[in-house]
Amino acid sequence: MSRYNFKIVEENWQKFWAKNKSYSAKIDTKKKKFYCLEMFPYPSGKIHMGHVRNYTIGDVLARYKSLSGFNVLHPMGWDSFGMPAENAAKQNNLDPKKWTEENIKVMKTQLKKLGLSIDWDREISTCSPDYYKHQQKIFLQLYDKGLVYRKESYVNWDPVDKTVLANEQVINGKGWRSGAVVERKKLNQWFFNISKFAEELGEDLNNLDQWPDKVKIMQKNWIGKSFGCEIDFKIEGQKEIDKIKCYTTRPDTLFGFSFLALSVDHPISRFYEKNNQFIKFKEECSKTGTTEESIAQAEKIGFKTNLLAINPLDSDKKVPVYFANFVLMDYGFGAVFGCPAHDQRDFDFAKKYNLEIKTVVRPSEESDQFKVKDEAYSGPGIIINSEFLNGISAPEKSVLKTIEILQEKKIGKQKTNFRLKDWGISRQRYWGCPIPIAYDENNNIYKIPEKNLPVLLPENVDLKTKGNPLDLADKWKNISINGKKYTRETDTLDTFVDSSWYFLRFCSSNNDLDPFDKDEIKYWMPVDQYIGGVEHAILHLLYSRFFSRAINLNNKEFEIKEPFQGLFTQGMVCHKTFKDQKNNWLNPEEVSSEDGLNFFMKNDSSEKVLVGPSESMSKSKKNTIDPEKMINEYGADAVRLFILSDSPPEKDIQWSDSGMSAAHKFVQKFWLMSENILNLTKKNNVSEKDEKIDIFTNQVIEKINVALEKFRYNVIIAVFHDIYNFYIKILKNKKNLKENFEKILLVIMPVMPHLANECLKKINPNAKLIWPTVKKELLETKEKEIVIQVNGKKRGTILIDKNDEESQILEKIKKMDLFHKYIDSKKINKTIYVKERLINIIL
RNA sequence: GGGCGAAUGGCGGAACUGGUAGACGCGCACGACUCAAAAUCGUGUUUCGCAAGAAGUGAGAGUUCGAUUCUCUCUUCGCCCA
Repeated sequence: MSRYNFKIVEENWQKFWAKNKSYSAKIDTKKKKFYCLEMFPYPSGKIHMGHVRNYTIGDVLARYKSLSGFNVLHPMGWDSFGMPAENAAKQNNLDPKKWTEENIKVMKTQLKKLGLSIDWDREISTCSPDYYKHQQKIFLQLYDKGLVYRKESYVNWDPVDKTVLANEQVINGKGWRSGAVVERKKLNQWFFNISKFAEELGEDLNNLDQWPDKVKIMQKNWIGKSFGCEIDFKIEGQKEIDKIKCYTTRPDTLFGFSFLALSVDHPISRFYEKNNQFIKFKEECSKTGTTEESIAQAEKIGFKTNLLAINPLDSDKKVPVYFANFVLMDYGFGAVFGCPAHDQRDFDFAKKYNLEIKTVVRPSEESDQFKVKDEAYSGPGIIINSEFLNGISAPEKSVLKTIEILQEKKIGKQKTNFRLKDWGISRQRYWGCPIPIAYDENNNIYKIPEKNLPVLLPENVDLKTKGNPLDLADKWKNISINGKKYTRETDTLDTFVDSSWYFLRFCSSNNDLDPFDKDEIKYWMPVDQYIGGVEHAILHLLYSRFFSRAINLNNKEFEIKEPFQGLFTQGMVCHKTFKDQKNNWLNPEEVSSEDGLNFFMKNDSSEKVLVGPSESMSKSKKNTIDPEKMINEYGADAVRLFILSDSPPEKDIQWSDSGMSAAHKFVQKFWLMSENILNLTKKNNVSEKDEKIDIFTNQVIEKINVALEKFRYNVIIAVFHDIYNFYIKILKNKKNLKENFEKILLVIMPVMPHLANECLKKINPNAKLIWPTVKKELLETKEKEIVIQVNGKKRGTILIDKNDEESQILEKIKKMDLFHKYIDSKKINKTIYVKERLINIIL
């Protein structure tokens, strides 16, 4: 008997699957389909453990569904446009295309080594013209539907690198690469009108019953639907301005109104353009940055105008108007009314500028004399100090009542507002999908005609120059169509656009004419199970949901609104972090330990290593483990087994060397046991059955079924160990041994496909790959052990017949030793019998 | 500041819908094999206690015959948003 050679076995099966196209998916209307999709990877170089976890989870499901008789679509592709390629190309003087294609090649080989059941014929890469030409078509279709538009908008501008920075590239107000102070700059940019669907995107979350609540809540908050009203405030002090419109969710606190705050970009600011102090103030504000977070963290500052705003409910009350750094032009109307007593931000502002703080809501347990002191009160309560609003409960009733009054007086209007802003899709970068638009001499928008698509990215551009390379590619930029001269749009599309429809493309990846084939879409969509990291819970998923709706709009042939029926978000793969005495990060390979507590440098065992907390594996912290190395050392099945075994898939998992090697040992042990059983079954001279094998096998399959449906994959691995511990003890052949063990091999197949297939081939070359059915009658035995409790405390167990009545059980117990010990002559008040579980005797 | 979630042995974790807490694995200890080691196999392993037994699922209360599970208060940690 030889040791299991996973290298040969795994390679053989991978070749076999490739040669036979075992995982190629074709429409078969007689079979139920199952579309299993994991978030596609960015080709950054090599696969990491996060990929291994993600794709193993998906593969287990895909293989399970396939064995269960579903027609499974399980594709893979590459999210291959984006900044890392451009940055890497800049640094190493490479072509982003070449760099990306090399990475894809490497990563594809690595993924194949994991033994994934993927239909590689459907592979796509978003940076390929075969993909993005269709995206350009979709862009133009959406343009025709009025879902794409161009407007001026602010960006983070790096004046040294002459480039636009993403929010995460701005660190403390400075460019991440140049270190220059980032400016706010207005640029013409393209937008998708996602806010058109805000209501629907929020509402339809309620139907996604196979999504985690966590993700739905996050999306709901992001969409941020709020109920309130717009109010016109009359203004005194300047003839040209007679009123300012505000949006508020708390009109009921109007009697606490003590200032009006405007965004520095508010239209009214034009009257202050020449005011030096205002210019200075505006500059000060621009340092705050454009993210909501930075604005919230910055100190609240204001610029007092000569204007006064009149309280619409009490015209005697006139309050100052400020420009303030915490008001955004994008939300509401760029103007908010300040009620310091009941909003902490307004409270801070009022304290700073010594403005009135008038309490108009009291907590219900306080008296009408209640006064806000050190902080704003924003909880529920009763309205006070507000004339005709007094006594109404806040906020629900009081808000409605106030809106009613304002509407009657025609100074306000009920309005639903959304936090969700339109999706800016312009990126001033080279490595992205070109926007199929050009401009004529008068800067009018001109759609590139379909026959001229795709707009290909120019090759051999100089990435080293500052600014957008496409802007400098004159030959590419200046074109002539039908004798007329145009200038191309030089922005490229946000890579989130690429990933907003790739799951549709997978349904017919090789269709050259159209982005997707309607029959294929009809059969395969929606994605039955989507699996990926929770970090995409908001943007990617929301954009994809928007895209389906956008394509669906006025399109009878496309019926999909929700692209992902089921969603599963897996946790991260973590590892301890190490640093040397000089505070440099160390790779686990540079470190060794004998006791698991104290770590030393491998090349210098006298130098102690600083051990940090376990964190998500990342290149920057060097706490990564190379999956390919692990596969080479332990085999793909062992890696798959380990990555599932130690934690529930939705939680973070700690990488552990001992866990990894234990998984490998298990694969080896299982192989040896399978060889043993094979030898046993070759002995034909048996006639008797062992019912225990039937019962056990059925029980574990049932356990695995239940766990599979709930993604409790770590429990499945525990059951695998139970299986081993049971079958290893079988020393004699029985009539029913072979059939049962074949079933076992089928249920371990989704997790360890190479091992299971190899063992099955040996034990029964003609075995059909069909998920075993559970014989329910074997799950339950006639006799059952139940617990005996006295006053709720466990005192023993008893074997009963399932049909025994409560009184019969009690009679049996009365004959037992424990009865004399704990009960004896004491009076039994009552007994509680939970069928087939326990009996509780109350004294 | 807001929202969501989590807390179970030395460690990762299990426990269906309120019904035997600690499955399974790691680690550790002891033993077998070995000249020895590795590997492998066997036994044990929540805590206290010689034992009988008692305590025990972050802390405190509550509901219940019975709570890891439900309710309330608090602590700590994580994630997301601000």
